[in-house]
Amino acid sequence: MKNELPILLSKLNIQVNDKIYLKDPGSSELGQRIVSGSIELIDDIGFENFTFRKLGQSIKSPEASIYRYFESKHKILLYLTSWYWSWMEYKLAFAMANVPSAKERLMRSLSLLTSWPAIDGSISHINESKLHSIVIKESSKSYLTKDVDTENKDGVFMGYKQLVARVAEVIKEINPEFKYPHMLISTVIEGAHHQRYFAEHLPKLTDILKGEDSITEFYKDLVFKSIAKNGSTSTQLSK
Amino acid sequence: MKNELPILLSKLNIQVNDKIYLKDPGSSELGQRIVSGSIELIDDIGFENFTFRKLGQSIKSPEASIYRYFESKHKILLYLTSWYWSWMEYKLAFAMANVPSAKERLMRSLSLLTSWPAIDGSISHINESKLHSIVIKESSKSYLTKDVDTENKDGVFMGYKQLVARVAEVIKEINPEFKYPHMLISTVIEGAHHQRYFAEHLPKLTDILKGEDSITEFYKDLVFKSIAKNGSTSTQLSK
DNA sequence: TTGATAATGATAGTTTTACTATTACATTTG
DNA sequence: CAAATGTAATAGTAAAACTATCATTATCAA
Repeated sequence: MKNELPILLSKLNIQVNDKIYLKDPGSSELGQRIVSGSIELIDDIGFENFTFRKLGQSIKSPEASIYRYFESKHKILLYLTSWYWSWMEYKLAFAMANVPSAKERLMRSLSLLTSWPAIDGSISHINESKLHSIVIKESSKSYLTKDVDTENKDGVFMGYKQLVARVAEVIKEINPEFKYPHMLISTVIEGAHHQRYFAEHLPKLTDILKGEDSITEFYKDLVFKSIAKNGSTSTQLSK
Repeated sequence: MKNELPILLSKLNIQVNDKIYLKDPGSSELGQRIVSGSIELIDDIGFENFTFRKLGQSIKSPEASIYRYFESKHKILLYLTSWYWSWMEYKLAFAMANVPSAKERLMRSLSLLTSWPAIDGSISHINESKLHSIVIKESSKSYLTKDVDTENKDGVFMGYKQLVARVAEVIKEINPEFKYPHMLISTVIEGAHHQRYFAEHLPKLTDILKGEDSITEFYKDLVFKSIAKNGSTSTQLSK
């Protein structure tokens, strides 16, 4: 059955690094309203315009209560993206399970990482589709800050790194000599998000063809061509 | 001679869309101090911590005077990135001039787009190296906002789009059948910036090899392999 | 050289956001 | 039932993001 995965997964709850929150938002009803409310609100008005005051109004709880869960709006963004990466890791594990061919596992990984998420029965209090939009538009703001290094030491970006590592391993399995598996995968993940954004807002920066998922096709082709074992193309042309 | 380019170019001044500023900062001494001062300050403390008050203090002019040139700090970021793209377009034009081979022109373009900028005699009041750092860390924040569409209509992102278009043309020249030249080039530009950031702050997301510019090498290889005319690798494996 | 015009400086004020503190009330749980 | 814990309500501060006003200085044409 097609929706066996979400049913299974709805039982387990995604873990997020506890340095991100003051109090686990998964542990109370208010916490969950804060999370689902911020997904709605950020998706609606954008992260720069998102404030705790507005969130409080939209979930009908005082601003101060939100501060008991999250220290700042930046931490909420971290929480959401971190949750997203962990969730992707679960989906990836399922997509790759029992698939013997490494190429096929890579193919499935790339579908997962570059396509718009299939609307499955929706997990817990999180609107997956809106969360995906948020990740596309706002996730880079979670690490393009002055505090990256400290936050990175706290393990806040573990989920993302693990996801990249997992796919990089598959690449290494296909071609052990390939030198840049992590670079390739992070390029694909970030790239796919950017291209989706460009398609909507800055179409001159991309190429959208009707009737197909150009983005997924493009990145699949890109990955398989660049990890192929045949001799390099023409890199020796210029110094 | 190696530094003929900057000498020539120091005579001409880069044009930036006039919707970005209230008063052309290139037209006065204060304007130039605002621009060079913001490059220093943003590079130093990051865009989120950058304020007009701090800028005023650092250039020793009142906050209110800065508002006569730029409506908001976001507009300053737009100005800086826009200036950067125009400047890249000039450099690109020179790098490609009189080079008959399209492959060689592409190779040179990729060097320019993915490498750290060579320290040339420095143009006018702008610290090119610091500007490049800013573009890496902050440029995506210039378009990942709620106002993209309006600003895009005002032509604020023309420079970036033109740059992408110019390189895309070279790709079309090499392989007219290639379907995604813009997607490929914007992936490379954004990707190279991200990878440089990752190398410094989130090394697990990339692969850095000592003694070589892995990033440039990686993207050159990626581009040439993916535009190569040979049959597609294994895209037909899965739906 | 003068006198009008525009650019800048100095100062001050408003609104909004980000965040903190305090107290009271409600709910769970042992 | 009491203690602990969670939530609401209210009030406040500090800084940021602007706006306004007027004095001063430089610019330049008559």
